[in-house]
Amino acid sequence: MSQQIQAVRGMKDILPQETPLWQRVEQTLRETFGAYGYSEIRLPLAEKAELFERSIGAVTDIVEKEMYTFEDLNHERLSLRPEGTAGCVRAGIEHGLLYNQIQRLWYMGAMFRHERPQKGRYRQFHQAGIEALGMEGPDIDAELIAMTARIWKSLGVTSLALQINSLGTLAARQVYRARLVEYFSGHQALLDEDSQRRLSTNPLRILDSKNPAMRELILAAPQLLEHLDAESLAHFERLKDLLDSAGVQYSVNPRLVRGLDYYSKTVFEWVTDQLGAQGTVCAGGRYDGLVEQLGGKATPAIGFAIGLERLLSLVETQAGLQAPHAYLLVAGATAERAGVKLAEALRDAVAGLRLVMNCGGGGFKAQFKRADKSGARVALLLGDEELAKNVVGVKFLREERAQQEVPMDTLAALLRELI
RNA sequence: GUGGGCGUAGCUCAGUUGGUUAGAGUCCCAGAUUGUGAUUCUGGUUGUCGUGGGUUCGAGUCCCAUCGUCCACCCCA
Repeated sequence: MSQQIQAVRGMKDILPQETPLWQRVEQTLRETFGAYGYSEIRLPLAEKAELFERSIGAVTDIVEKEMYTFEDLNHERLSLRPEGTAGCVRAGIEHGLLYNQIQRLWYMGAMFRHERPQKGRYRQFHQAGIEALGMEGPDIDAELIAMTARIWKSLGVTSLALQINSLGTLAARQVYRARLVEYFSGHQALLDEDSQRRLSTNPLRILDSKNPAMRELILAAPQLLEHLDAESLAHFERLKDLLDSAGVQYSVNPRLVRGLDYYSKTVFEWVTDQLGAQGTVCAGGRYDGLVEQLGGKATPAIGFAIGLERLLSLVETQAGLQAPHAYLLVAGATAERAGVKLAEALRDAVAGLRLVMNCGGGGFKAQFKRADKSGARVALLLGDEELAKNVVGVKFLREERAQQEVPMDTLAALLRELI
């Protein structure tokens, strides 16, 4: 045996046992997105690296240390997408989708970040997200959040709690950011190592620190909500009002900030305590400045992304493998020849039939074992004897009844009743 | 990137202070029984003990390195 090749670290295979659950969740997402008037957009897995540098922010961890960036044969710097929003906005601008228009878009697929793998965190992971472009009012913010709440409900997920906050406009946030840096710089001795570093990279994230030793210092820090501009404040108040009206429970978390630079005004997260350290299942917010920043006409926008692996682990596993309706057993070379023909004829005749033909040989006994293991409802027996009489033996597995010598031309009718 | 736990049959795991040809269950295969399947019984296949070094008369067991994995930090969905 030669040396075996393993999957890339942090990139998992999704095995046949797991795919039914994925399909169920994906189906629910597609249906819900559609029910709110969103259309699917499919985007490339790779983009020019510059797209992410300009949107996510060149000094963020994602861009600095986590992107799969490489040069292709034309010496272009490309990156595997670490998230979906940048590509979506790029496509919208490129195809004129955003010019004086409203767009409701959704996407679903693999994202890539070179992080150390952990529970709920992989190097190739999957997100489903939506982007609502061209709408500036808080009504769309509320609708979006109501949509996420509906998704959890449809999937029977109850352990998620909603947190909301407002980051204000870019200008207001910059003022606040300066105040925050001033405050923390004045207490530099009390800052832990991580926060010292964040002071220059992303001071807002200090508010999010998990270190208990930092708690007092953070509580006494200037509050973001007190520095909001009047417009953002009114937007936020209205959003809360609309959420109340829509019956969506939430809590305001003034320390909720985002790691990506492009967010403004509304931000929200759905979090759970059941996933260890990676508790954020869905996060999003408004990014009114991004379209212009990427070279389009100024367009208000809001979106969110759901981490599918994280969501999946909260959905009760119940979707099993789809068992075949029938399993065709053949014994003998002649019967095998007739069996192939019969199987194809049955698939033509019975729409939606899941029919497995025995392959791999063995006598009827071995074939019965396989049929039973497959979970099939009935076994169809075709041996030389049956062939001579132009009939098929039908056995209902795990049931008392059996039907001997069914004529081949009436078999389709019998199978139709099983579907 | 930092820290800790763990790598023994396809899967779940035993393996005593280092001591002969490395084990169980499950799965798979064959046979017997059974109303050709499931149940029950009998038998059988499967491992470079993650990899590479080292210590030793002798290493699954001890040491070093490396890779993988899990969890936490960090980051984020």
